[in-house]
Formats: sequence, C-alpha cells, structure tokens
Amino acid sequence: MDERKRLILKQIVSHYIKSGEPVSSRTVLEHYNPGVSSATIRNDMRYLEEQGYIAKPYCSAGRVPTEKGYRFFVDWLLELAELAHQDQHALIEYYRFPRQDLERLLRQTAFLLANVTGLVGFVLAPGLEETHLERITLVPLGSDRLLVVLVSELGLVESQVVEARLSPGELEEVNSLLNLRLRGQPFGAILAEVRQFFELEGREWVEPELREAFAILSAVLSREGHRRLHIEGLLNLMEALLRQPRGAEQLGVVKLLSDERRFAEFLREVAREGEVRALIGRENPLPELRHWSVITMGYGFGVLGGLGPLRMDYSRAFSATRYIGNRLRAILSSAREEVKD
Amino acid sequence: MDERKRLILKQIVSHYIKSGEPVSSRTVLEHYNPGVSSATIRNDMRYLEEQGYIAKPYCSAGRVPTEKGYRFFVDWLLELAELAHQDQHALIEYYRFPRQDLERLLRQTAFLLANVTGLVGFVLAPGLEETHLERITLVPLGSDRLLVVLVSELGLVESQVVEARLSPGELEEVNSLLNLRLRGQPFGAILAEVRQFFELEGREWVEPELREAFAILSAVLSREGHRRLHIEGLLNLMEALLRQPRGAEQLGVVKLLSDERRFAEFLREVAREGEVRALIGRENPLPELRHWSVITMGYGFGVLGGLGPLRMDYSRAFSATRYIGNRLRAILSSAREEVKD
DNA sequence: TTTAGCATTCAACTAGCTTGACTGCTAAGT
DNA sequence: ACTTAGCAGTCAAGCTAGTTGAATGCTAAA
Repeated sequence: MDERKRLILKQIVSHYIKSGEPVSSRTVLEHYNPGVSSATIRNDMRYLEEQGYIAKPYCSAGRVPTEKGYRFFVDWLLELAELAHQDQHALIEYYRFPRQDLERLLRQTAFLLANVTGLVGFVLAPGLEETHLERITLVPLGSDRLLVVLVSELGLVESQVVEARLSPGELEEVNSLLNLRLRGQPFGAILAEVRQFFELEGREWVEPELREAFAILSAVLSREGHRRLHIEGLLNLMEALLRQPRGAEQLGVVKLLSDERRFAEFLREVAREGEVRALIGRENPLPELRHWSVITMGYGFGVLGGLGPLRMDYSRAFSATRYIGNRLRAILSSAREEVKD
Repeated sequence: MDERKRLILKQIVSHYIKSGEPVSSRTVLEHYNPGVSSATIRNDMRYLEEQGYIAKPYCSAGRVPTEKGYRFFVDWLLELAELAHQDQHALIEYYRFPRQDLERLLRQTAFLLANVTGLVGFVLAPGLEETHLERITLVPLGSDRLLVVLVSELGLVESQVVEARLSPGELEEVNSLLNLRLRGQPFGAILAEVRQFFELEGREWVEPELREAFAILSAVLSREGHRRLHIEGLLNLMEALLRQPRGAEQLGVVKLLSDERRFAEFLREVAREGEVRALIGRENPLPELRHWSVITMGYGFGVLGGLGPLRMDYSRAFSATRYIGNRLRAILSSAREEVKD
C-alpha cells in the first residue's frame, strides 16, 4: 500500500469517526486535497475495498471503515496526541484530594475515564493474590461477632463480619498470632496456607487459638466483600445504543457489564501490562462485544480502560487511557512506597 | 361513575398494561363480556374519555389510559395480589445468607427488586443522622495515618483513613475518650457537637487529646465514604427506552439515576414511611420523570422501590415493593435488637 | 337506556416516482 | 503506467397517492 492510499484510508477513517456518515471520494478530495482527482481517489478506494479496509453500506454509497480498517488505523495511522493541557490539569486537580481508601480512588478514576473519553469507563481493582497484607486487626463487635479489618499495602481496607466467640484475652492472642504470622505476606500465600491447614490430618491437636485464627481467616478469604470492578458512564453507552438503528439487538453488552464476574475475567484475560490495547469488534473473545471496541491497559495492579462503539475516537481513548493509567499507577506505587517506609 | 364504567376502565388499563396496544371497544367486549354490546361500551368509553381517564392516540384508534386513568386504577381498581409463593420462597432464600455488612444487604435488595418487578430497583440507605453509633475504633496505619472504624447499631461499618500523628499511648487515650463520649449517640448529635466545638472560642486551651479527637471526628464526618444509593436493573430501563419510539429524548432519566445526590433527595422527599406509594408521570416533582412512574416505600430506615415506564405492572410492583420492604425492615430491626442485647 | 347500522376518520401499508449522491467503467490524455 | 474527464448505472431516501382496515361517533329504532 503506497503512501497516498494510506493517507486516503486515514482520511476516510478519521472523517467517518467524526461525522458518522459514509465518506465519498469527493469528501476525501475536499478535506485532504491530494493533488489528484476524485477519480483517482475512487480507484484507490476500490483498492482499499478489495483489500478489506473499507466497505460500502450499499451500492452507491460512500465508504465506511471495516474492522480491519479500524485495526490498520489504530496500528499505523493513529496520531497519539498528548491529552490537552486543560484536560491534564483537570485530572491532576481531581487526584489531589487526600489519599483515601482504594475503592473510592478507583471509582473516581472510572468516572474520569468515562468523562474524558465519552466511553464507558471501567477500573478493575488489583487482584488480592499479589498484594501483600500490611496489617490485620480484629475489632470485637458485640459478644459473638468480630469485625476483621484487613489492610493491604495499597491502603485497601477490607472489613468483614465474622462469627466468633472469643474472650478479650483470646482475641488479643489470636490477633497477635495472626499478625505475627501473616504480616507482609501476599494474600495468595495466605490463602494457600489456609487451604493447606484445612487439609491437614489431625489438626484437632493444634492449639485452639491457632485453630480459631485459621477459621476466621478462612471465613474472611472465602468471600470478597468489596467491589472489584468499577464501571461509570453507562449513560454514554445508552446514547450510543439509542443512536444505532439496531440498538435493541445490542442489549447483550449491557447485560455483560452488569455481570461483574464475567467482564472482570474478560479484562484480566485481554489486558497487557502498561500497554494500551484496543480490541475491535470481533477481535473480542466475547460474542456480546462483536460490535464494540474495548480499550484496555494494565496499570500494574489491575486493569482500566473504556468500552464504546466501533466508531469511537481512538486517538482520544488511547491518550486518556494511557495518561490516566500511568497516573493511577503512580499514585498506587507511591502508596506502596510510603507504606514500606 | 357507575360500576360498569369502572369495570370497563379496569379492563382497558389492565389490558393495555399487558398488551401495549390501544384497547378497542371490541377488545373489551371479548375479554370482559359484560352482557352489553360494543356500542354501549363505546358510549361508556366516550364518557371515560370526557372525564379524562383514557385517550385516543389518534382519531380512529382504540383507547389508552391517561395518567389520571392510571391513577384511578392504582387508587381504586388495583388488586393487590400476594406475591406468588415461588417468588416469596426465592426471596426468603436470598435473604438467608449470613448477615453481613449493610452495604451488601442493600445492594442485594435492590437487585431483587429489579428482578422481581422488571423495573429499575433502588434502595436508599438509612440516613446516618438517626442511627446510633455503636462503637468507634482507631486502628493505627503506618506512622501518620489512622483508620477510623465506625460501627453503627445496624452493623453498618464505615472506615475512613485520617491523617494524624499519634503515639500508641495517645491513640489509646483518644480512642477511649471517643468511645466514652459518643457511644450510643445518634450521628446527628455527634455532628452537631463537632460543629459546636469548632465554633467554640479559645478552644486551644482544651486538653490536646480531646482536640485531636474532635479533629479526627470532623475529618470522618465531613465525608461520607459509602454508597448511600443502590441502583440495579438499569438493563430494564434500557429495554424500556429502546422500545419507546422517542427513547432518545428520555435520556434525562438515565442522567438523573447517575446523579446519586439528586435522586436520593427526591426519594427522601416523596417516600412515605411503611406505605407503598406510586408517583405517576407528571405527579413526579422532577421533570425528567414526566414520562415515568416511581414506586416508593419507606422501610423504616431508608427508602426503596422501583422506577419504570407509565405502562408498568403496578400490581406486581406494589406487591413486590411492599413485601421486600417489610422483609428488609424486619432484617434491620432484628439486627438492631441483637446489637442492643 | 341500549342496540344495530352506517358513514367517517385516520394510521399503517404499499407502490410508483423522483432526486441526488456515489460509484465503476471506459476512453482519452500525460 | 498512471491519471483524468465524462458518463452510465445503482440505490437509499424522500415524496405522493391510493388502499386497507380497525375504530369511532352518530342516528334512529327498539
């Protein structure tokens, strides 16, 4: 493919992204005056169509990018603009609020992503497995229940109610036992240890405090209390749906987004660490996303990104995702450093 | 309005709710064989139209209920079926999971409401003001931050990170000071006390622990960390929107639902304690809801209900909201009792 | 007060027509 | 070999007119 064809393809894709209308040879001529006539452009467009980059919705219409066209555009033609300065400032401003619990930080980030990109913004929280336990505290709660507070190195706080009858003395002992044994360990290892313990033969002979400690741990780790996946900007999705003529057939994507588990699994599967990646249409493994594009980036601890129609502003989506992802990573890393001091 | 006219109106409304098609005199005749001819029904329908209960979408079409018609139907003609036994069982099953934190309980409840009614289900959490503080615990978190854990009488746990440099001894002192002073108090009173303290002249003379305690309290109470409003079943709303021909104009309602603050305020304003209430179309104070109906019920601690199109199954919505509301109230009340023991 | 009959109304559907925006092809030009 | 101009072909979209059929409203008789 020669330079002119590339430029024509670029024109077609970016014009279509802006306007939503099929792009004709004349439109290309007007917007990107290449010094050749519309007939030449038509010839090139026929070539691009033969190669599968663009297609006609019907016989005598202009051209529309295919998924392959979007893919080529994203891979070779995308001009990754820095995020506008005012946007950057707004974001920095946003992150200036005092460092709070992880959950709110992530929710805010998803919200930001949605607003800056005009897509559905999502942030998947770090998997517990790799994070390390910073501290565990048992808070008595009435006579027969405990509040177990787990603090991870990132400042994530998980609190969970567990049934247990312990005297203040026992509580103290179990508490220090747990901390002694688990502090600084990754959750994955703790989980493994708990599983191992319960497979142990003859464990009724170990000291009762330890047994109690394991019971509590098991209860806590078996359920995850906090939201792992934050999704904001559903409004954007709905607007896109209503604009599409066949919107009603696309409800599957809404259903997918309300299935936290499935969507999270999908994200973990496709995201790459530190790299912004787009999955366009049928490149997505999930059938519900056949007509959508998903932008993902692993930010070191989890995944964030955006979801929107094939016809989205990829340039903006890429810049914003990268910028926000790096920002979030920086915030979380500094939190980790700070805790380690 | 005589009995026959009421029955005809009832037929029209419930048939329209089921079918979505304008109801003709013949349809009424066929479904509710009243022993009179279609001409008579037509006469009655003309009367009902004159009174504003039904309307024609166009000249020679069947009749469709107006908001006034829905209102009359809800007030006088609604047969409040008990929830089907299988539904009840499913619900009871659902609530059997071990009593956990309030937040998850409410989210589940919203989810249930959405699924049983086919509407958007929402649950507004109890306002903090009226609930009493059960316990406050300060958990040290590194050298310069604290985790403040507030436990309310309902089992709601609010944890919040606060900046404070305290030695273990000071921490202990502040902790017991706070508990001594605040335990069992309603949050509203605590907030008032904090405000009062900061308006106090010459407060630099009070003992430093107390000052520190108030600073922490202030930081905690000034922000609310947890989600107050749980909304589930946006999918249902989406479907309703896509079915409507003028769906794109109705995006305001989606925007409203993502404005937690505004929607929560609205709910608190319109809901009545222990009573299921429907606001139909323009009865809603918010303009975005002009074409929607909202079912609300105060469940003793907050508000729950559903939101959907004017043409909804009011009978089912009422039964489900009442049933689930009472159930939730019972669960929360028993939690309160238990804590008090 | 109810009924039967009949004229009237009007959305929805269909078919045919026009328009205009594009394309694809061809033959001539560089 | 590539480019251009011109022109025929295609087809969605928009318009109009005509048809159909479901409902109504009215009137006069029961």
